[in-house]
Amino acid sequence: MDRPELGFLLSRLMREVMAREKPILEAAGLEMWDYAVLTALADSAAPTQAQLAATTGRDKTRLIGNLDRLEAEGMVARRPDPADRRNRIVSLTPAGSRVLRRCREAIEAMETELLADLDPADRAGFERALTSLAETDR
Amino acid sequence: MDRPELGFLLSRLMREVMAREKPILEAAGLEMWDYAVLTALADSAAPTQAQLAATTGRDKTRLIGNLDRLEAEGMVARRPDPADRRNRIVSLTPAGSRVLRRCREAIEAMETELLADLDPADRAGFERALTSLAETDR
DNA sequence: TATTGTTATACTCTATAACTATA
DNA sequence: TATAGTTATAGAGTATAACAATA
Repeated sequence: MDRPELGFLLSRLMREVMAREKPILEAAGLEMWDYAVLTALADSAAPTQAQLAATTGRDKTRLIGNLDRLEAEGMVARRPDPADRRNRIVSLTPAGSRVLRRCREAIEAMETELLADLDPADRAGFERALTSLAETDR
Repeated sequence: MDRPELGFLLSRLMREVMAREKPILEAAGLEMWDYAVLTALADSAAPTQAQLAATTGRDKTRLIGNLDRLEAEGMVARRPDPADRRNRIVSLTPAGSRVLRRCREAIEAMETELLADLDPADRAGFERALTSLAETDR
């Protein structure tokens, strides 16, 4: 194998992807982590804050600031869990869903453009390999 | 296309790669950025600190702490540029080269294992696509 | 006593602006 | 004056521990 190291290549690509996402999220008034939280909320139904922290990989104490802001802007709602009032159930509001959908579309378009110049077979292999490598449980 | 977003996949994989590199670098007494600096020094000959900062993507003011430590441990040397004494030329010492080589071998082995389960065609496409996408000038 | 969410504190990392020595 | 390297300062991000409410 004769290529730069994975860490080097990944960090460069990560920087590029983040640079392209930044204006999209800024236009929606979101920070990077806000977006990760909204995405997780769309995928899993009615998680507690602890579950949300686990799925996003964010520390539970740092998650709080994001939720405070998102709640203040009406994108998420927190309500106590009737079954265990220590928990707070987080959910997307309709406004949050709209913002999330707009960002997703813009980001998908950005990704399509980013990958456009690749050889189609390489691109397919890249996506399959990346998906496999990013599996949580290893 | 039906997969999670690039940013999500890349950050997960990045976290996994860093977790696997950490013990290797710790055993060599290196921080992540130290290793990036040593790698850059092996590739490009006798850069000034400003050039080194540019190639590694690290801010010149933050680079200084790494160089101070690496120099104190005898892995790099700084000498004034005779042609322009404002510059300081950074170079690998033999000890630095040895540490770097050991880390490189261990990291290459780690990467081989990380990618071992992939379909060979996907793996080749992944490496080609990633190399292409990580090009600096875009 | 243990757990969820929260707050407080200290620590690290980063960004920015000065400062020095050379040019 | 402009630049390379350095230092200093303030801000953001992070980790850790304590705290209140509930189980």
